[in-house]
Amino acid sequence: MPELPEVETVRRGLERRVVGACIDRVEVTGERTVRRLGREAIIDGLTGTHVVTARRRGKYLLCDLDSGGVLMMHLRMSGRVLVAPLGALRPAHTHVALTMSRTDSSGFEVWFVDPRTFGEVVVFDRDDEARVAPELARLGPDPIAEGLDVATLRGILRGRRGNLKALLLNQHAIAGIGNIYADEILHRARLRDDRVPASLGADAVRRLHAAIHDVLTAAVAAGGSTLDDTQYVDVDGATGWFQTEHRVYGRAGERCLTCGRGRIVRRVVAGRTTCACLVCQR
DNA sequence: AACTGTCCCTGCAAGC
DNA sequence: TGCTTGCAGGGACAGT
Repeated sequence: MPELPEVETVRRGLERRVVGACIDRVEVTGERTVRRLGREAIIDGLTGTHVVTARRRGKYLLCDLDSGGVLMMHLRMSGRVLVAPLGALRPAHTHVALTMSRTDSSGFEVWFVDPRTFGEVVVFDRDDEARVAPELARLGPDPIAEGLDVATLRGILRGRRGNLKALLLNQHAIAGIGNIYADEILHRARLRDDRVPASLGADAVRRLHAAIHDVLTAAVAAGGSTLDDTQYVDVDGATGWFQTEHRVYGRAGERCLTCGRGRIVRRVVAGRTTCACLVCQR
């Protein structure tokens, strides 16, 4: 599932392939993907504009346009952004297709493909962000795009009485972590998912801080995780390989790779499938 | 304010 | 073999 590392990999692909190009034509075939504003707003907001930047906030992709507009995309569970040659056969569930061009080369297409249709494509004027996309202002700090220091993390943990995993998944607390990386981070930090955040001591906070940074950085370097049941690929269709580095996610029943003693247990925490080694993680 | 449970949706795998 | 069922999960929202 696209989390921070996967979305960052897509962002880098957009930066490489799409920034500087002009959107000549916009086709919207999936109404649900544009449910927030409707088809006309997407077509009107994008057609004839140049893409100036490719940014990311948590799991949100944001492209500034030379019109003063912003293209916002969220992949949610099954969304993909693909760059393809002009006229290439579009995959099933291609809901938005952009025909783009550069002055110095031939055109190409950008597709938003999303079988489960949880994903979204939104376009708004920069001045309208608070009205059209209020969720952006509610996001917590992004550990990679903005950095997250130990003091800030300590502040986020302070007074929190739920469980630690739910806090890591809470985009209002920290932006970008999803189910896979939450489990990997907690394992690296040697902390149980059901710890009460406010109860973590100084050493545990430092371990958690390092684990957030280390896991996300390594996953970004690996181009994200492509799972058996996911279709996550970057804009060029390449898979990630961080799944080969997973130490707990998807390893239920296996012996722990870290301590060699425990077995990875699988249970539901914060309403999500959770994998952990209860020998390493305390 | 903080936290939990529900819902949206499709593809795939397991079970009968 | 072919059906049904369950599961996967991000985030908004409603309900505590």
